[in-house]
This record gives sequence, C-alpha cells and structure tokens, in this order.
Amino acid sequence: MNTYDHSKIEKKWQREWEKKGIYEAQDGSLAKKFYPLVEFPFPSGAGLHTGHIRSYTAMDIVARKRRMQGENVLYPIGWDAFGLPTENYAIKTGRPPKDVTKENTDNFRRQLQSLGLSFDWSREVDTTDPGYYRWTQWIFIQMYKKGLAYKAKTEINWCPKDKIGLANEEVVNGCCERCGTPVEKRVKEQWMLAITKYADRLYADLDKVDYLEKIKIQQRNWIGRSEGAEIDFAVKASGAAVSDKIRVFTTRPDTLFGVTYVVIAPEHELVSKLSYKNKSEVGAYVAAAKKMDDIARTDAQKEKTGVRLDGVMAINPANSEEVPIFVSDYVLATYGTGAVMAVPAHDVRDRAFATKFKLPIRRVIEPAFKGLSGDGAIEPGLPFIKRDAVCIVVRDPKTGAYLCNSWKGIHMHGLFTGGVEQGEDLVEAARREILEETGYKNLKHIRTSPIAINTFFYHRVKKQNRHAHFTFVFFDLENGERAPVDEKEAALHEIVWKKKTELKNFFTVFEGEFILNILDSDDYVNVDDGVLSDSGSFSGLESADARRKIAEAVGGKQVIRYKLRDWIFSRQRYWGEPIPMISCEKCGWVPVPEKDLPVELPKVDKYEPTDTGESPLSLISKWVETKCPTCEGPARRETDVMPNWAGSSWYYLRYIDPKNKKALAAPDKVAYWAPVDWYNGGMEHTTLHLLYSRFWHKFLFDIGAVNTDEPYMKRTSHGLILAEGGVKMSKSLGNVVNPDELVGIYGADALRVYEMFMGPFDQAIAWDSKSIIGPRRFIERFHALSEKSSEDKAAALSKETQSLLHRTIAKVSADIESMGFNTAVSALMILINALEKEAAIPRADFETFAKLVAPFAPHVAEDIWAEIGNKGSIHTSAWPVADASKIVEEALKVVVQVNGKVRGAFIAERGMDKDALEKAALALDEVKKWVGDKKPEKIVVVPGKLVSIVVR
RNA sequence: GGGCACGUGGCGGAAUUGGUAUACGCGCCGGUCUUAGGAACCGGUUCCUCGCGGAUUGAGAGUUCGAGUCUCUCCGUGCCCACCA
Repeated sequence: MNTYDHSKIEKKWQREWEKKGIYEAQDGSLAKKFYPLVEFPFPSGAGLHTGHIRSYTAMDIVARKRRMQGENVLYPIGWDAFGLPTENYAIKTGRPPKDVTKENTDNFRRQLQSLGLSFDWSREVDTTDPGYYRWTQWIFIQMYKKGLAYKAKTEINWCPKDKIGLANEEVVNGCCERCGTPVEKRVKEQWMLAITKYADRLYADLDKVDYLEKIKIQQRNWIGRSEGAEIDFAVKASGAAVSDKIRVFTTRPDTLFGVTYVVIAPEHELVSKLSYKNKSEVGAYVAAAKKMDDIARTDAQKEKTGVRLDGVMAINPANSEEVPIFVSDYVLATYGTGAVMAVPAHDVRDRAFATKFKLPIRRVIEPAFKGLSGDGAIEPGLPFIKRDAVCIVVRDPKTGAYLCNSWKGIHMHGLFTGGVEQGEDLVEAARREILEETGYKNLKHIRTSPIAINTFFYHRVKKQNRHAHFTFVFFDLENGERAPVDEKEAALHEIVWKKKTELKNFFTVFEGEFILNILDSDDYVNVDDGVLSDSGSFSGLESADARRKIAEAVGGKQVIRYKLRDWIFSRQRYWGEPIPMISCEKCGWVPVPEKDLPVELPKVDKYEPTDTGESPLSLISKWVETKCPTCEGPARRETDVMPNWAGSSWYYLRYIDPKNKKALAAPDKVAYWAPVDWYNGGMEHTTLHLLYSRFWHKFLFDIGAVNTDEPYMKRTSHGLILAEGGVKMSKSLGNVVNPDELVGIYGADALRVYEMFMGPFDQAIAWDSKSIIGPRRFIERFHALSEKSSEDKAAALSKETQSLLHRTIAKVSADIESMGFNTAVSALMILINALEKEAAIPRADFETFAKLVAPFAPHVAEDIWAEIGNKGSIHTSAWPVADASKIVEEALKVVVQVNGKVRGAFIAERGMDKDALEKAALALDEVKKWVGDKKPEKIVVVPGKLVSIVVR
C-alpha cells in the first residue's frame, strides 16, 4: 500500500476519465435527464478564482451523485468571453482580443480540469466563436422582427473612461460598475430591447419556478410592479379657459381628496407647453436640474427644491378644487407619467416638499386597526357599532410621566378613554372622563390632534363588534389635586404613571400604541391604508375599496406600472457581437439576411473607441459600407456591438446542441434537455443576467424555438469567498488565493473538500489558509483506511458503526440535495472516526463509504476503488441507499429533566408506555436527589425523548 | 429611509418538528515516536469552581414543563435597493 500522493493520482485519473468519456451526457437516452448549470466564467487573465471553485464543485457534487443514481446528467461549461477587461487589455498591449481570449480560456480549461470537475467537455461553448454568436445575432433579428428591438434616442449613462454607454443596471451609485468613474449623461441613438413588454410575465411567472425566496423578492423589487390609476387634472390658466391637462399616475386614488398641489418633472412636456408668468425662473430651474448628475439629483436625503408655475392651476377632478402646479426634480420623468398629485398628509416626499413651500396639508385617511387575534378578535358576521371617543393624554410636566390605565384583572394597558355624546365638546368630554375615572381635576388643555384613528375590535362584555373613532386630546396636569372616585370606577381601573421611554413596551391597545406617533407633534405622516375622511361621499370607506371607486368616479384609468426600463443594447466598442443591422437611406433599418450570418467581427488596427464615442468598427469603411439587402442600394452597417449580457442570455440552450449549424439547438434535443433543472450562481446576477435570460427565453418560447416558458426550474446562490480577514479578494490588495498553488500543495481533492466544508454554502466566508489541513488529513486517513477493507466474510462492523454508516448514507444524500455540503463533510468525518476504531471493515461497507466520499474527493475515491480491485469507475457505480433496518433506535435513550435541567438519563425498554417511563425516571438516584420527598407537580413524558419533572 | 439575511467557544461553524447547546474542523495544551520538527499519531480543550455545583447561544422581556430555535423591544454586522408617486 502506497502512501497518499495526490500529484500522482489526480492527473492519472483525470486522463482516464477523459479517455473513457464517463462524464459525457447522452443525447436520445431514455433515462431521466438532469441538467445542472453553473455560470460560465469570463476567462480573465487573472485565472480561476476560489469562488468559481466553490460554486463549480458544489454542482459537481450534485451532478456526480445524480449520475451515480442513474440519471443522464448534462453538466456543461463554456466561456463568456466577450467583455471589457479583455478589450481594455488589448488596447493596452495592442494584442488582438481573440488571441488574448484563446490564451485565457486555455488557462481556465487547464485549471478547471485540474480540479476533477465532471464537466462534459465535448460540449464546451465560447460566446466569441462566430459559430456561437451567429445565433446570438439570429435571436436579435427575430426580436427586431417582432418589434422588440428598436432604435431610440435616449439619454444614456455614459462612462467617460470606458467610453461606453451603460445600462441602468451597470450604474452603481452613479458610477460605472466596472471602473468606478462617475457616470455622465449623453444623448445617443441606441438599440433598445423591449424587456418591459415582458415585465408582467417576468413578474408573474416567478410563481412557477423554484428560486430561493430572496432571489424572487429581489427580482420582484427590480421589476417593481405597482397597480394604480392614471387620473387627469385639467389645467386652468388665469382668466383663460381650460386648455391642457396633466395626467398623473398614482397608486393611491383613495387619497385624491387630500391633494393640495400637483408636481411635474423638469423634463415634462407641459413645462414648455403651458403658458405661465415666470417662464425664466422655471427655465433656470429646469436647466439646473438637467445639468445635475443622477447621483445628486436622485439622492433621497437631499432637501426638496422646486418652482411654482405662476398663473396656472390644476383642477382636482374629485372636488373641482384649484391647486397650484410645481416643477420639481423629486418627480422622475421616466416613471409613471412624469407627474404626480401631491398628498402631503399621506406621502413623506410630498410632506417634505409641502413643509418647505408652506403648502396646506389635508388629511383624508384615518389610520385603522383591526383586532385579528386574542381577546379583541373581530367576530365575523356581527355588525360594527360605531362610537365616537376621546383618548386622553395627560402629562405631568413635573415628572414627564404620562397618566396610563391598567384594567384590573385583565392584561390590558392603555390610556384613559371615553365615549363622546353627539354634539359634545371633545375637550369637555375628556375632562369629564378623567375626573370620573381618576379624580384629577386640574388639567390644562394643550392640543387636540387633527389625527384621529379607528379601531375595530370585539367587545367581550357588551358582546358587540365595536368601531371606535378616537380623537386624541392632550393635557398637562396643573396639580395632583383629586376628587373622590366612584367605587365602581375605581374597581375597574388602576392609575399608573409611565415615563415616555416605558410607554412602548407598556401599551397593549391600538390607541395606546398609536399615540407614540403623535405624542410630541402632529407631524406624523400616515402612509398606510385606513378609513377615508373628508372625502365627500367616499368618506367612511376603506382605502382598498375607495381606490377603485374614486378612480372610477373621476374617469381614471386602471394601469399597472413597472420600475423596469427597456434594456439599452448598444455598446460603442469592439469586443462584442456586431449588431446585425444595416441602415439604408431608402429602406431604413434592415436586418442582415439570415443566410449571411454571422456578421463576423473584422480585424481592426486599434481597439480604442473613437473620440466621438463611436465603435472602432466605424473606422473600417470597407466593412461599414455595404449593400442594402432589400434594394441593393448603398447602405451602412451598424457599428455598435452587443453588451456582454447578450451571449450569456441563451448559452444554456447551446450546450444542448453545441455544434448545430442549422438552428441554435435541435428541437428534439431541446425538448429532452430543457429546461435547466438547477442553476447555481451569484446573487450579483439576480437582477441582470438572470432577468435578461428569462426574458430571452420567454421570447424564444413565443416564437417556438423552445418548448418551455422558463429557462431555469431552480435557482440557488453561493456565498462569496472573502480573503483572510473578511475583506474582498483583489489583485490590488494582493490577497488573492491561487488555486494552482493549492492544488499543487494539498491536491484538488483536499481543496474541494475544504471549500465545501468551510461554512454554509450560501453564506459569505473568509478564506483561512490554516484550516485546509483538516480536509487534507481527512483524505489521507480515508486513503489509509482502505487497508482495513476486508474480504473476510466473517468480518463485521460493530452494531453502532453499522448504524452510523446507514445514518450517514441518509444524511449525505439529503445534505447534497439541500446544499448542506459542510454538514455532509462533517458527517463523513464523524463516520471515518468510527470506522478507524473498527478492527476490520467488510469490503462492501468500505465501498459504501468510498462512494459517499466520491462526489467530494473524486480522485482519491477512484484510486482506492481501483486499488481494492474494482474494474469500472466508482463514479459510474450505484449510489448507496440507507437501510433503515440497520439503523439502531438511538431513541431508546431517555433524558430526565427536573425543573427544566437535565439531571439524568436511562435506557428505555422497547414498548414502555408513558407510565412506565415516568416510573423509571423517578426511580433514578440522580432524579431522587433533586426531587427529594416533594410531590411532582407536573410530569411531561415525550416517548423516546425525555421525561420532564416539575417540583415546587 | 426600505427590503433581505445574520449575531453560538480563541477561530470557521453544528444543532428535522421547541426536547442532553457547543457536533465536525482549525488553533491551542499535554503526551508518543523522533537528532530535530512547522510532519504523523494519541489524549485534552465553552466559562467560573479544588470539588459539589453553577453560568452560558448580542442585550432585555414574553410564551412554555422546557427556548439557540417561537413572539416583542433594543443593540450590532453584512448584502441589495434607494425621491419608482
């Protein structure tokens, strides 16, 4: 038996696997297919990152296990090779990007192969291969034909350093995602993809797929669906008749009666169309706003600015009231209609603006609270009895404490409240109530809050559903003088004085909890739904109901709006797929005929974008000048190229049929393999790549190119690997871990096991160079353990180890599926600790163990498999199945607690009932010691688990 | 400001449904073998206490026979989004 030398065995088995093609997926198989996918890498000059290894190894383990379970597995890999880093490198060195890419992919391939990943290398794809991007271009043309690709003059985010237009998604905090340079605005003709036309489906179909919940949430937020209404406000110029109108978008038509002004975006067309008096003032404001960059302008913290349009008024369609019109940059031209109705009472932004410009605030939604559970839970079916009431806040200015009320005998804490008779003065009613219930007689009225609330609850004594309408009245206590209190009242209430800081945890009733919002001022902005007030005939309705009714009454249109914007698809660069379009003076934009695809990237001398911001392709007149496919007249090629999200939007389909020259993939093969069963990748791709590729896939589904409407059935994500110390790994910090070095020192198997063992797969974790030795030792011990594998038929594991083996089979199988790789490795370590203590291990049991290790450490497992005399590969052997009958009931051990503390344990006999377990527990010496001669007050018996004894 | 995670030994972390907290690994301490060891192996290792015993999952409260796990409040950390009407 040799000692373990990873450098000898790893290369050897990698060659062997390659030769036999054991990881190749079988087309046309009848077996159940399994298509796991990892994000194909951008082959950078820096080489493979430890993060790639984490994700790729994880899915490799799943793929290997499924293969051993008899599934036909397609685990492919390729290169997402278009992209700026390569282009920038080419600019710096003058070397063709194609050559650089070749070098980098060769290096990546070598590195991936050195890790023993079970990719099907026969299906490798490369987005920069004309045979590949021919189909990327083809998809673009299909989109153009369906009207989804269009050219538009748009204000784009422009990175002055990279000389490139960026999609909104590529702008991070107002800076270029790649180089961090602040982004400028430029107007440019750009190709756009109408992803917004798919917004509803991209949103709704998330219900169909099995993505991690946080991924779904992020996508939903990004798409930003909101239901609302478009409502027209007529515009009245002073003296003149109604001429124009402002259309606003609102999600809250229920607040329409609370509108006190209207705001339009600086870019709104009415800014120039309307005739108002202060043109120059407004013009200056608009110009300043347009000059500001996005970061400054959209900073929510920034103080609100704006200008009123003098001499024009908007007419609220709900009540025909005239309200002023403002221009302000807090309204975005690109969302909704670029105009909002401002309701400062119920929107924090409108409130901030109104406060600054001293505009009126009109409250039309009263907060509402409903008893849903507990004592006050509303009794369905019973009508609500409405009562006006006051909630009385009495402060003792000497101590700063507030007068509170605890109901005697029940767990209910609040303030003193009381009913108000019709026509009764609120302040007088409040004084009367305090006097009756507490005896305090000298109160100084401070204020009565304009904010009233509604509470809905079940009144247990009166057996009624109640709707209390509370007004809050504030007093200061002038002195502690008290009148005698009626005995009946005194028996109900207990007077408590509470400090402000204690209030939050004290109150148990709605009006008490709410008071904290308005204790010091009435500035509270209620943005929640509630009950309408001061809204004409709609007063008294609930928000949800009122939204529909009010919108309808004023002729509003129900609309659904999205935050998602169309995708800017043009890049004025070289290293990307040429956009296959031709511009003809006569015919306009004409797509390149499909027979002429691909439009190949021509050779250029310089890779730099031109100073005008045009692609370097524009300098090659021989390439640019062409004939119109329609009229044969002179025409020019589009010189923009696609963004690097293009090739990755459909690559998973190309793996299915990578060499097909007639179609992006043959329909029968797509029918078998698609969709991807399980896609693992980074959270950073949730709103970009993942959304884009779902969009493309849905489009391909619509034109019949694929037969499913979602590309990925399941999506999981891995956590980042950070450098030692928890900071980001980066070349500039010099803390990058080099995989080649680790494979050299510890071996691929140890590196794989370490990356799986280091922590929970979905969480970020810092690299620790010391810890990798643990997995290395595990592998060495595993290698050494094969000596104990015995052919002797009489050899047997101890009962406990036998049981552990089968429990480990079950645990590892389940953990792999749930991505609990760290606990799976831990279970294998626990098992090896037990196996090492055995004198001999029956060969079958040893093989079972080896199979469990195989997906994690494929080389050493294969080596030992061969060493003990197997012919085929362990990776095509059958995955073990746990035998329940071999799992000894651990549950026989019963723990005994006395007053919640563990005081002993005993082994129960099979079939003991609760009484027997109780008796056995009480008979224990340790238990007797703690129970003494006291009589147990309560005994809880959980069969198979524990006995819990309570003594006082 | 909003959303989503999370907080357990010196460190990474474990703990199906509430049921023996600290598994597994690193590190550290002691030992064996060695000329030696930053190698390997064996043993120990949450904290306080000589011990009996007690304390402990960011802090505080609640529900429970029993809480790392459920509820509430607070503190702290990470990620994403951020004037989206």
